[in-house]
Amino acid sequence: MVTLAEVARHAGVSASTVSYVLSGRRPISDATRERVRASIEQLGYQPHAGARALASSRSRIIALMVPLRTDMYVPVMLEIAVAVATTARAHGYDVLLLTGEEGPSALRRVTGSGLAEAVILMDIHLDDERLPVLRAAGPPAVLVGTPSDPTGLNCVDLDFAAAGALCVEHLAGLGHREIAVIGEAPGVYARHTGFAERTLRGLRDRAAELGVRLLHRPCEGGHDAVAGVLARIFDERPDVSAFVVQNETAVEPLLALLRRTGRAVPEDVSVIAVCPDQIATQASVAVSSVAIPAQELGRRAVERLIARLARPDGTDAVGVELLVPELTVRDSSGPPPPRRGPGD
Amino acid sequence: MVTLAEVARHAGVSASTVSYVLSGRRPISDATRERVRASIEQLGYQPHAGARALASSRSRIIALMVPLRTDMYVPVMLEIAVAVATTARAHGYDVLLLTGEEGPSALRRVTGSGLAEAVILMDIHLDDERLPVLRAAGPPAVLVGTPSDPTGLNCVDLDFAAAGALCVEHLAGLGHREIAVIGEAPGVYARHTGFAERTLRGLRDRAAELGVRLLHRPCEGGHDAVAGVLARIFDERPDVSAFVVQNETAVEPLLALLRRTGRAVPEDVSVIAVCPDQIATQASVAVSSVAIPAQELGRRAVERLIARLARPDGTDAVGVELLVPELTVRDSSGPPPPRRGPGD
DNA sequence: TTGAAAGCGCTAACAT
DNA sequence: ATGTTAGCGCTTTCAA
Repeated sequence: MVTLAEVARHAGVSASTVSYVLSGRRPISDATRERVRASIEQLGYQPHAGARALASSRSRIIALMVPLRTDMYVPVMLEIAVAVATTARAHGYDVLLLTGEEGPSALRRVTGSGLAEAVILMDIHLDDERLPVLRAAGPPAVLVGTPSDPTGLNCVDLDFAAAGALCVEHLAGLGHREIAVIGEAPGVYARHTGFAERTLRGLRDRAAELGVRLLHRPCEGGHDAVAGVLARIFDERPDVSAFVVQNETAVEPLLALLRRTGRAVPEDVSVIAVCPDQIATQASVAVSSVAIPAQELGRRAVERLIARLARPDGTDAVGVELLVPELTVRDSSGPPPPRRGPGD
Repeated sequence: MVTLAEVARHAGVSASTVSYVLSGRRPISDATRERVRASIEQLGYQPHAGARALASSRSRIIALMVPLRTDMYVPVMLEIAVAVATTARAHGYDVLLLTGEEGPSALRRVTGSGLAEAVILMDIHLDDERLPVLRAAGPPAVLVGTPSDPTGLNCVDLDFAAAGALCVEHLAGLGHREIAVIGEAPGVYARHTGFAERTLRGLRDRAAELGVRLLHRPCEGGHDAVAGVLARIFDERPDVSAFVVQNETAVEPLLALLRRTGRAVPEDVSVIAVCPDQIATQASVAVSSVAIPAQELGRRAVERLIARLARPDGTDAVGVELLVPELTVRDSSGPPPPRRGPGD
């Protein structure tokens, strides 16, 4: 292995000079810098990560904790992870992959050992068990998601409440008065996953404001589960004329089932989803949807962390950064059919 | 930060004793061990990762390179990544997440700097540009996938050729004589992605052996793309009575389109897929399929790497480990309808 | 603009 | 069974 000392000898300078050429933390004459650069190149020198971390107490590693479960928003999770890795690299950081399995202790381990300088958490629950570790003089952290009490924490999230409101507004504006929500799997709500509950609140609040009736049903993924939920919904509320779907594995099954039961989209029933664009555009009917800005979430999370790490005093500019949701109208939403009156 | 030296002082022993208690590399009396353990506990000591890596030249980190693109087998990729992380932790290793973006140079960087001891690569192309780095006295590595020339490399993969053969056998056994294959996006073949090409070869070889006609069409994901491909297939081969699908985003659209064009599954047309079980079971018709053992692939990859790292002489027990594919028959495959004869 | 040297916290010979 | 000590390769004061 080539060491900094060997480079120094080869270039005829001292070790510290090589180090400063690398870090740029003090002025070096052009001649020296070039000589050092050439030696580094020739010898194929690579600084030893462990030695750096030890001497500088900065590992240049960010830990990313992804959910162990892969039962929801899977493409979104991967896309966020990739965006995090890419953005981190652009800032000279590497990313350590943690799964939810180890829970809070994994956070202690990787930051307490100096392995990671900071952490990014995904799949945030309203009362997330990892938060106490972070508040207790924990490491710099950014949550992708929002717990119920984000005080003192750094969060980046889509404004899911606004997303829910947007959906209701769109449908109410078209004239719908009875809306059904097909949600994530029951387990997602049981865990009080932040985004799911916030979306629901946004939906309900705006529905109440606008005098729209709303029915929410959690739903496991897949065709059969959706069939069951759909039957129950029409049973309880025959006048439902629009669906809001927050469950990527329910979108296409819903469309297929509506078709099969003789309901045209959007003439008879409207459908709108909160899901990745890919799902919305690849469905059998292009679905009006609120997109999940996965890349942007990952990117912003890293950028906030980098900014925080750059602050030498360690002050934390905490706060929740909510991305504004956007609704794209496609082919699945339109005015409701004429109301069945009592005299029909 | 609590250091090993402080623990030693607190326990009234030398630094090396603490180190040996931690590593278990030499016998320690029960009394001493307990005293040291207590001090570690009380002081909340955590060994510094960088210092360890420097002193021992072992970082206890495995790098995992995932594809940057997220255009195929996305759930599988995440599942493999999670399995890798989980298995690695069970062996005391952490996982560094690399994206394909940086390419071969990322491998040099993380291993050359001692950041990672070994690497796991996903999304292997037949003539993968990262392979030269590995062969040139590279770091211990395992590929999840198989290049065209795996000489001197360590690979773990599903036997996709056998998977293809299995599909044809099943359909031929049922009596089908004209089969169409709906494949991955054209870009996947253009990049010569190993699994896609091998599946195709398995399909073709066995089809030739069994006297079955085979038509292969790459296909972008989504409803509209499948519709186009399907129309062309029936146009070119009206007698096609079975489909093999290797594209998770094409499964449900295919089923929907067959239904809409009045073809019952499996009475009129059989469908069989190479895809994750979740996709197969959640479809509108439970699809007969060859599963992708994502967890198993991730787990095996790590275990081979750990075994390799444990070999002190650095010998590499290279070779390709192919997992045997299994076909699960569900509701989408059956005998073909009676042949339309010339006299009908 | 450059050099010398003192650590950073740990591991692993070498002693006893 | 335990202690002593010499590094591991780098960063960063302190000096010039």
